[in-house]
Amino acid sequence: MARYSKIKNILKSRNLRITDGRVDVLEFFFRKGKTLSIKEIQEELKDSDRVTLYRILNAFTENGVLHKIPDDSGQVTFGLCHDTCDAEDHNHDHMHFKCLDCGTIECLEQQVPEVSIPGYQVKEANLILKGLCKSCAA
Amino acid sequence: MARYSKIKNILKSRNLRITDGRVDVLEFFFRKGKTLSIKEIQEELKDSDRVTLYRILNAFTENGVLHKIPDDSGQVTFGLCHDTCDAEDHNHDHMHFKCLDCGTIECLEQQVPEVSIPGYQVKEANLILKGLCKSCAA
DNA sequence: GTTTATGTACAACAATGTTGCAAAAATGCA
DNA sequence: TGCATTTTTGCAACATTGTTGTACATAAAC
Ligand SMILES: [Mn+2]
Ligand SMILES: [Mn+2]
Ligand SMILES: [Zn+2]
Ligand SMILES: [Zn+2]
Repeated sequence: MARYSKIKNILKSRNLRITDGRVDVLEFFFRKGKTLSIKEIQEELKDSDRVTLYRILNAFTENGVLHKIPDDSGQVTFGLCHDTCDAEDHNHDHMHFKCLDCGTIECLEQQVPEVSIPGYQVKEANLILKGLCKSCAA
Repeated sequence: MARYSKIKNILKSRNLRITDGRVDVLEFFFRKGKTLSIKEIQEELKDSDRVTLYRILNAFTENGVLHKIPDDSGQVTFGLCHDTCDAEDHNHDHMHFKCLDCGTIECLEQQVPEVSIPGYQVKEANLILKGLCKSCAA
């Protein structure tokens, strides 16, 4: 499927209107094929309004288009959600990897191992690995 | 050991000078016995300078007194490090739990399970669980 | 094409974090 | 204790990041 059609479908399936800004943001995610920080998106889409960009990213996060990736740097990073995510049910059960050399944050295919803590009710688990990514370790 | 002596020892062992502000921050951590956000610390130490507080927290983080806990909320949270941490070697290999009800973030005793990813060099792993904490689940 | 719900642009604000620097305090030593 | 040295603080100013209100523009539905 052509990329633009794919993007339109994603937006439609989440009941989000197809607007230039939203298409541009999603197109950038597909083109780069990696997680992106707000700063990177802003640098790419220089002439778009900052407030609008925040609202787009919030809408995407609330509706299962993107997911936020926790990171102690404070810099928020976003990754594309799986097709199965929607407003009610995000599935962020995969691991993330942050490269200490190039700074890239990747979504990994591997699932986070199940953990149970006596007395606690675990609903979600985020595992962030740090080290050297495939390219930087080679 | 008295709390103030303990605090002095921590600072001395990290080659940090013993100042009122630093003692107050550490005393607050020991008194609460839990992780604290910058906001909580600011609210407790109302008349301390904001810049100084940031510098204290940075010094503590760099020298193995506190560790930052990743969280997709963007709110930075700090927890006390183990005695064994120093500037060269932080050990943050325990899991964290964020309660979706009361918002508290706890350091858990449990270690993060070892993970290896082919081609990657994993140096550090952070696992953040979300759900209901012991008090809120009961 | 007209209507209506939704999204955008702009301005203004709020919160969060950083830098430079002079004054103050902590440490080490005579 | 008194003094020199080094580190830390307090303040002002700035930078970055994120939010809110609102009039206008646009997408979707009819
Ligand atoms: Mn991901
Ligand atoms: Mn911890
Ligand atoms: Zn890398
Ligand atoms: Zn709780």
